[in-house]
Amino acid sequence: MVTLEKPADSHAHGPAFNVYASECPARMVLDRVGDKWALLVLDRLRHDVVRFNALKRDIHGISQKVLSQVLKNLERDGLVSRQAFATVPVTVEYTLTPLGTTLTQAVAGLIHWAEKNMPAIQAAQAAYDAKHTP
Amino acid sequence: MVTLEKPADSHAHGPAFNVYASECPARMVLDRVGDKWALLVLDRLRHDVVRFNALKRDIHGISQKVLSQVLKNLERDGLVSRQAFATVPVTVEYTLTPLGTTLTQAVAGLIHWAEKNMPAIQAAQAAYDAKHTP
DNA sequence: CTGTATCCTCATTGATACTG
DNA sequence: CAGTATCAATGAGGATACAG
Repeated sequence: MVTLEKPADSHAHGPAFNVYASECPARMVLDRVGDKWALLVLDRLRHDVVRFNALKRDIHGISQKVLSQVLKNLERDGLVSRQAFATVPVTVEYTLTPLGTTLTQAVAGLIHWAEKNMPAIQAAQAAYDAKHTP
Repeated sequence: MVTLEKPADSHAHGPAFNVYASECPARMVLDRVGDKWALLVLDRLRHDVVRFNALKRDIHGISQKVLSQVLKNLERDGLVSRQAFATVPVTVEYTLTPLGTTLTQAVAGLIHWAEKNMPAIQAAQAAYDAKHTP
């Protein structure tokens, strides 16, 4: 199995990366974290139990269709749990599972990186743009 | 500014998330990390100085066009540095900048999460599929 | 309220070809 | 070798309408 932590192994020879293998950790990470909406849903659930329409309202710009898809995927992955109540009309509540909670914690490290280094990146972009658009 | 770390603030009232604002850390993270190819390039450069075609060879499945785009973006962000040598034919070497190195380290935390929790996710998926395809 | 189904559009990508 | 340019195809995502 190819991992991002042990590039020395991966780079030894030949086609080193197999992002298409479902067991590849890189692919796993990308599938969970590379999805903007999923990340926002996960975060919105971090401290609250939230209903479908509340999620739709809070996560500005998400469509009903995409929210529904994202929630279904997250539930399938065991990151979010869904509980329906037979009220009328129906009520559905979404919560983070313990697994989902650990993911949001791991993601926090990246967010921290982003916050810390945003100025550096913006400076780099400005410098690059200045040099490349005379 | 809305952050993923302080959802209490974000959730106080109204449309809480502004993923479209360029200053939003969530958006930043997504822009850098949500790109499969960028992540693989970053990783490939983690311990080596690599030439364009070597990257293309090693990162199986990437096209010349996309690799070129990705490298340009990474260079603009100050994560990767490009050095051309006036040999014939031309030689171009890519390296991680110090900033790029810190990003790969932050990403490692997520990869670690993925490796550790992959079994749990796969189990959850299996359970879900079993329950939803009778 | 909580979704599913349909259509449609726009952006990303791959394939291909060409240049410095 | 290291790209850029062009074009077609694929698919994600939005709008809308409707159902349980």
